[in-house]
Amino acid sequence: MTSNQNISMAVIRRLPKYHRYLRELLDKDVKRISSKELSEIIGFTASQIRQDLNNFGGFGQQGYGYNVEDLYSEIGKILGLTKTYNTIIIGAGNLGQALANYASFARFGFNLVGIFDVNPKVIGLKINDVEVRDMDDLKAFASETPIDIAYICTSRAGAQDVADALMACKIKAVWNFAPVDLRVDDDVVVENVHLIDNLLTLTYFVKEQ
Amino acid sequence: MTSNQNISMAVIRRLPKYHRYLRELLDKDVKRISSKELSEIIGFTASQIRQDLNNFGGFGQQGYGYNVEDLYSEIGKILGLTKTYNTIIIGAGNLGQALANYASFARFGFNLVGIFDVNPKVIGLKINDVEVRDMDDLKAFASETPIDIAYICTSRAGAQDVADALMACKIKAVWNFAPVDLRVDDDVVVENVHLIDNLLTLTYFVKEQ
DNA sequence: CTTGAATTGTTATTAAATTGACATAGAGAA
DNA sequence: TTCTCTATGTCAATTTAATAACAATTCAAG
Repeated sequence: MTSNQNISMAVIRRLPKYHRYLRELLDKDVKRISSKELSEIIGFTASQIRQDLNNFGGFGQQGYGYNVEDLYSEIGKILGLTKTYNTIIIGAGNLGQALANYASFARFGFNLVGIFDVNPKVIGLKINDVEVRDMDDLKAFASETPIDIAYICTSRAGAQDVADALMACKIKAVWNFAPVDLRVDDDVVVENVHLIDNLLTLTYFVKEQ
Repeated sequence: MTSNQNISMAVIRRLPKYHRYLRELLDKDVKRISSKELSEIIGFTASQIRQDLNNFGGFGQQGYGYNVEDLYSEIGKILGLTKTYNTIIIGAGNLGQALANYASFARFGFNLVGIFDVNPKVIGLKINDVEVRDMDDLKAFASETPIDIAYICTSRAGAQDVADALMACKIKAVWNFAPVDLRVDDDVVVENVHLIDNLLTLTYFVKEQ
């Protein structure tokens, strides 16, 4: 039940994994689970699981364990999954189009409300029922439609300008796929998916073997 | 120059970022850089930079700093970028196709040699000059063509079966985009890109604001 | 050639994260 | 109801990671 502050990043990044595994347990109709059992399937120590969860309040019951449904729901709340999010995609290239078509996001409450690009060749196209608009129209669009999260799917070169444009529209959350670290205001949250960085981590280990 | 073992994951995950920033410096024709200067642009402390680099040997020179070109090259070696990699994509859906078309990988030496799927509708298609083959043909294909890395771009449901098939083909490195933690042999390296997990981390912070 | 400033490599210190330990609440059986 | 056993919540210990400190080395100026 604790509100927020000073939860470590390490803990936060484990939450979606808890959420995912609890979802699987729910699907299998598992009603209760102990930290020890969860430990065995998720791969964290039982101690870590209990400590992680206790950052947010006592969700378990001594002598019993955790109620799967309740815990799933609580972690969902912590992750902000009790509301839906309006999202837009900037950059209708391969990746932007793939994300636009990716159905899983909708299941979690992410509604794609707009796609923007600067390339006249793609402006006007419909992708997953959403029309690709001119990047110049973003400001007007944003003034009419609340936007919670923007996915940046442009090249490295264009990404910072896009970030600046998003800030001008008061968009406070960015999911960045461009291989660059964006400079943003303090009140803007950025989550990076640096694919190349990730791939190079893989080759590091390939080389080691 | 040290060979390998017990470098911490935290250090390894920073290496691609060093590589990326050094590349930018190279492009700007910067010849030398001190840990302090690098610290200012990359956002790690100078102390951390020096300690990170020293895990792999002394690349700098006291009183001078680091030679950008040399350091870039050394980190490239550490990351295994001195060779090229044959890659395949499993799953020619939106994401698989986007990755197939993504040019940046080629620049780093990743050569796409095959795409596989089980869906007859996509088998036979050509994506970025590579034909989509039947998943059943993987074994035969792998016996003819050495494959270094496989990108799993299937649904969650299919991913583990794919991983098993890859292991049967002696493929030792997997870049997994399916939202599941794969069970693999000890000699197989897996790097996950769990997009949903990443997105939920973002909503956590959106909620906090 | 000498000196002073700069900057590394490396050790020491501090901070953070993980793991372990255990008292205690509650479940479940008799 | 009472007793036993389980499993949490939490504090302590340990391990790991990050930062700071500094001696040693090199550059570059005079």
